[in-house]
Amino acid sequence: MPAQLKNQYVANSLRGDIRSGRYAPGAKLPTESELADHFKVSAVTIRSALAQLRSEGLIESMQGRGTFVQSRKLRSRYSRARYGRARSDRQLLSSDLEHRIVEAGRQVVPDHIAVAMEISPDTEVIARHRLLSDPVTGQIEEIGASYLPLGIAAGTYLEDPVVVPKALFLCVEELAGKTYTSARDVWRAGPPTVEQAVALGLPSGAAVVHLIHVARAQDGTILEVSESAWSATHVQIIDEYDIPEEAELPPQHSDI
Amino acid sequence: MPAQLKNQYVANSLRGDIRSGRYAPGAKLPTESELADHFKVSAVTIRSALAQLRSEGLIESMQGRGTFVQSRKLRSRYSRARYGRARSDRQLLSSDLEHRIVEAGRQVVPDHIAVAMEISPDTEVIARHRLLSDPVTGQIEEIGASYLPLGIAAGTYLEDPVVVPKALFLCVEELAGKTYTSARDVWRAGPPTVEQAVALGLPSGAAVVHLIHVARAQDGTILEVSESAWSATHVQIIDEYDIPEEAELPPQHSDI
DNA sequence: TAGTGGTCTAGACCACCGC
DNA sequence: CGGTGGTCTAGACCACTAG
Repeated sequence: MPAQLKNQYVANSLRGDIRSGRYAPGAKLPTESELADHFKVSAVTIRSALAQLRSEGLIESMQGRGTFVQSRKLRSRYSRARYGRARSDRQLLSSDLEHRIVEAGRQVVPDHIAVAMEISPDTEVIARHRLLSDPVTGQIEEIGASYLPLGIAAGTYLEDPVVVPKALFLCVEELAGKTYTSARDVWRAGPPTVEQAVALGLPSGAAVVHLIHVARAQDGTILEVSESAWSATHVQIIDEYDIPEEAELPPQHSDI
Repeated sequence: MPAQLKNQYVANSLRGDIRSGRYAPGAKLPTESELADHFKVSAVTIRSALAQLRSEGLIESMQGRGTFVQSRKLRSRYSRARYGRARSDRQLLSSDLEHRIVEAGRQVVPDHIAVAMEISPDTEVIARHRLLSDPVTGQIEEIGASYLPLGIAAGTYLEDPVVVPKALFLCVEELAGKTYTSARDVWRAGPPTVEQAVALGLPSGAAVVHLIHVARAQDGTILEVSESAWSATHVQIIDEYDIPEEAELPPQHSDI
């Protein structure tokens, strides 16, 4: 037991065994008491090490069954891809995830969405709450909602909790008579809400990546604000873009 | 003590007190034993609750001194802003952070960078390791490095551990005789490396947001790969963009 | 029913801080 | 030096799973 904290030593050791394939994805780790015997530390120390690996997304524990190496795969989330080929009006969302609207209709706008929509916190809006799940495993991969101004969506089919036949923004463009021209995405990592933790099946201590997406028309009108969350350890965000030849971007913060 | 786990109850209670301003930023929380007395739970349970709040970035503990409400502010990182007004060749990086090159020169490319640079893992490259810190507090806010192909940077002033007089990409463009035309950013949240944890002053259990940035010239040549990390609880990524009128984006993954 | 992880306790010792 | 957080222990009890 070198000059290192015991729980870190245990965590590092197990992490190495997992990364090296000594424990393959889906494999069952030794029980906590076996690990305690093997590393010659107390059960609490083992639990602390396992908690760390859990929060790193490397393992998953099931009460009464055991602790297993995570086999959930990493998902890529392409920033801006939602506005890609969908313009061609063809079919639905070109996602490999199964889309479900769990709730839709009028509701008072949540505070943090009110800020993004630039409206007062007690305004009503049309909200469409969605879940996206892996069609094979059934695992919920994304939870979120879209919020639309009453002026655009009230009294329309967007109040129905049904998946729309094409990309949502195309529906909104039709109903609003305006075109989506710019957007602002704000990404954050942080602790999940209770709802998110339950839906995504996150172990305690796990984090989510959270996106607030604001879409505007040419005249600056906000057409839609949407909010999404993913398990932080299972998502990566990919952003591909062209670099302008002359200064065109807003003079904001800039690193490097 | 309602129907709730004790450590969650304590964490929720303290979180509420912090958010409500009952404990202001910078304020000292009661000692662990005081909290244990107050909540009538054991010290271990208090520690578990505090560990959670620490990983959420709400508090900070200093051995021998106490536990304090975090006062570090949230930083916004604008995706793509680095290529903004810098085009005007004017001065340095328009950042409000202090830039420091801690090391520069030839080195064997790290494995994960080799993948991004599309070169074999034992190739040598020019690496420039940087730290960005808050000029007021001295707090290191970002740690990272830029990796450049030998063909571009070997034997040039980019091997010197000195901050360059203008944006790095302008230097590279001059030396390479090519223009940055496209980039791909991949963002991930995850556990920090030891080096990152030390530099950013992260408490154990904290996470980082990690960026791999790949920049290419018109002909597809990779001009630069850079890597950066921030404390996950203190950074948000902002991406502002125009939405194309017709399908232009690559037909990739798309949600919603 | 036996085995597993989940929670919690009481108490010990150490390392660091500030007086 | 006393007070603080950091680490660790041994052991108890509960909740869930599987056979």
